Amino acid sequence: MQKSKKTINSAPKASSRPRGRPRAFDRDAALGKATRLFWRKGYEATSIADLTEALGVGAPSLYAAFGSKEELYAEALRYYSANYEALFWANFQSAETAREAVRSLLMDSAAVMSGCRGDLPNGCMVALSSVASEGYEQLGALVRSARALGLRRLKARLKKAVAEGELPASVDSAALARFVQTVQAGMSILARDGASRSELEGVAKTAMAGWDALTGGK
Amino acid sequence: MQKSKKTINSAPKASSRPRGRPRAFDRDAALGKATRLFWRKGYEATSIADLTEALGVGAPSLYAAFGSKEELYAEALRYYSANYEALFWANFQSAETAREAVRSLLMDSAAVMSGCRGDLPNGCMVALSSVASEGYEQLGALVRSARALGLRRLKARLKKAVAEGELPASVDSAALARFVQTVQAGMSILARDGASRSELEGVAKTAMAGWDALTGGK
DNA sequence: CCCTTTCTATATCATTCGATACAAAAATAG
DNA sequence: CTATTTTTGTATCGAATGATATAGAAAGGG
Repeated sequence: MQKSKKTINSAPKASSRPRGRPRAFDRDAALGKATRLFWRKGYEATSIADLTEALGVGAPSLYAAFGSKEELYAEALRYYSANYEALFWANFQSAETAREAVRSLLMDSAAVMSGCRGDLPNGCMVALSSVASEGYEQLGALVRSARALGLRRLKARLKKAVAEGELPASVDSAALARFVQTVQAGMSILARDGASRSELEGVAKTAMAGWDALTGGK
Repeated sequence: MQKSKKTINSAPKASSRPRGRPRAFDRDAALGKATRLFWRKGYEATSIADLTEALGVGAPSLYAAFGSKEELYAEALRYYSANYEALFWANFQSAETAREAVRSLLMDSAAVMSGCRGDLPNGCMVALSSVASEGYEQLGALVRSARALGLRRLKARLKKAVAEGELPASVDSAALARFVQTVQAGMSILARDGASRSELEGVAKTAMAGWDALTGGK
């Protein structure tokens, strides 16, 4: 019984072109470029002029598409999580043991952070973001919650390992998770200073030695 | 018998007051305030207006005393090294064994970074500084060299321990030093997110477990 | 065809940025 | 005292910042 404007069988084509002049740029590609620029330079140091130049998009188009610089950064954080975080976490998620999961996380982090997976900026965008210290409260909360998510992932995996008997019940999974988070965060800083993949992998291996000592494993 | 304003034998006091109008503020105290402000907010996010307000000094006086914002930041880094780095490294330097030195460094770092030593900003100013990523090449080089100094200290101490037989010759002192540096750097990021002293100390203890595993110590 | 809608390009806007010009103020030198 | 030197406070400067007003261009609807 539907009627009116939206016709009965009007193709519910989800992507039927909207009314006005079509956008002249690929929004998602532009968001990707903005993400990598923020990732490399940080929030404050990246100006709208930097963005319009790198994205090849005029300022009014950028504002029409993304709202404001803060909103764009927030969306860039989401883009980062959706498109790049798997580089760090994919093998963590699929690993059979907690030990292998953590080892994969740190070794993959070493590879990605040192720029061995394409031409991505060094380090982790979330770990290196310092908006929290710069008076952008909303963005700061966003970044902190992204960091907290990583910690939760680690904690959950360790607790599961304890429950399954892989790790002894004496293991403080929260403390161990914080340790792994600390090593991964620190690797971002070393990566920014130009640490090589093998140097970062050395850090990862040393950390795993600590893991073994604390968990009685290996 | 002395008389008159400036007598014949007027002490050649090294710090005899210079000619013109005396400065109305304590330069060193102002530098300290500037250091803690940069420490807390970072270079870009700290504006000249922020500085003049926090220091209680007019902009012309600030420029007359420190030259420029970049020069002030460079001097703040030196002030930080001279006045605060000992909080992290004092017990490292005086420790009798390399193990105790590293343990002290990480435990003291946990205490200082979490704000348990006065009202200092959380984390390490050098580790958190991101001027290197923000297009200030000279400041970036300065910060990188400050980080490299910490790594050199660690490496030197470990090599000495190997030479003295405290650590087996099989220990890769460079890799172990980078691991410790990574943990300390990562603790700065956790401290910025509000990690407590005991949480950071837990990280330090876990790291020391790794140390023991790698060096056959304990 | 014209109308509506949406986006693009130019040309800014007001504010903040780092940094100074200027004259009055405060000290010493003679 | 006057002359000199240096700092201080006010009042900016030019440039860069984040963000828009406006007019025209490019599409679909009827």
